[in-house]
Amino acid sequence: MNENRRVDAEATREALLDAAEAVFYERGVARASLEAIARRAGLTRGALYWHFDGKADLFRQLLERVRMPYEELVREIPADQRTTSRLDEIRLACLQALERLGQPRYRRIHSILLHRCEFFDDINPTGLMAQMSRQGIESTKERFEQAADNGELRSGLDPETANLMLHNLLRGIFHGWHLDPGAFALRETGRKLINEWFVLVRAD
Amino acid sequence: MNENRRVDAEATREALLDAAEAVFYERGVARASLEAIARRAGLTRGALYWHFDGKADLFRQLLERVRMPYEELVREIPADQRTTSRLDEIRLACLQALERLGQPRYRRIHSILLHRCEFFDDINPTGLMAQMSRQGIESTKERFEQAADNGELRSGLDPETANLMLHNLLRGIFHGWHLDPGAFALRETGRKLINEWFVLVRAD
DNA sequence: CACATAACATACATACATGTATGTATAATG
DNA sequence: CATTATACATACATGTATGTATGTTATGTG
Repeated sequence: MNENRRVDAEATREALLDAAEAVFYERGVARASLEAIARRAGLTRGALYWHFDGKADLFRQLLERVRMPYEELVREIPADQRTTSRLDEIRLACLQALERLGQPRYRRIHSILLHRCEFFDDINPTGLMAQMSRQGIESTKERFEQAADNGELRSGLDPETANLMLHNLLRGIFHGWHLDPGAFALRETGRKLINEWFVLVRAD
Repeated sequence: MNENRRVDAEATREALLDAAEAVFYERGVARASLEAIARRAGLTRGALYWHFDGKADLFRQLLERVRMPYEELVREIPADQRTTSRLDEIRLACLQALERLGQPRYRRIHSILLHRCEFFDDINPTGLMAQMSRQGIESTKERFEQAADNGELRSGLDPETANLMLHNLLRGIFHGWHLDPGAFALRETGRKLINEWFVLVRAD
């Protein structure tokens, strides 16, 4: 059967991606040599060049592992926390995002994106993050408008501003945590800040 | 006079720092060669190695150019905006910080710190930023406590949480702007978000 | 005026990382 | 059973950055 060889090859491909994640994280993308990555996976650069076109391609494929569209976050909200409030839906989705970002894989790859890579070749991490950011802001925009229509938002606060403020607060929390993961408890402090913010913007 | 030679040497040192700032910004720290930096300054690597110990030393000395302690920000608040409100002092200091961060030199160097360098040798940009962040949070902590004592803070919101939320919001705004400077007007959008946040936390 | 030193430029030796070319074993195929 | 393609390993050729060693020049000094 040809299938056996295919799954073996796929396994080494995954091993190379795991190794790249580890080495990128430890030494930074620029100082990470393909030799070190291959050896970490118990292979040689020959295997790496067989599966990938080079460091840029490897990096690109690594990022495929961390995507999280808003709808997915909403779907993952625990069933016992279902709500009809738009504002609460957004809030719970944010908490869900924090939950995800705390997981090792998300944490490592985002840490690489934030602090362990510069742009190189045709790869522009900043551009990628900007795109992800815009996408996130866009996906909650109409929810905030609905919340405003429902009268859930504090009077005088327009939904556009609220949406922007939330995303920038989230971004700040996320970056702050990555800056000093030891001193900053993402789950607890993050939850608290998010919840308190929603208290502030919710109409009495 | 020996003085002439000293100021000449100091001028080339500055030129090398300017060149480093430009090349780091354009190509990223890792891909920036000392050769390119020296030539950008109209010199050779010989001059660079005369004034600096290498890339790490060069980078370190570049960062000396951007420091902004809280007291300095308060001192720079326009005289016509003097206030006795603690909360307003913090707010105006934040706006002042935004003003500074928008200036080319601050912008370029922070952009290098955020998106154009990985750690290398004994340099740890993340650690440096974490330190600056902690320092900033610490410097406004007691001001928020004073504001709370004055009854300026919305009831139910403790000063510690407010302080953390503000710094994370600021961080998010700052990062968001650096992520996409074109789509995000630091001065206007930043001012607006900060001002709106202070409206939210201020007691009625 | 000899000369010593500051402030550079030039030259060289070394070290890697990359990309590619070539070798090889194993499994599928006809 | 011969063959062929897959999935790697090995070997090599090249480019490039770095650190240092060695010139070179002008300026100040005794």
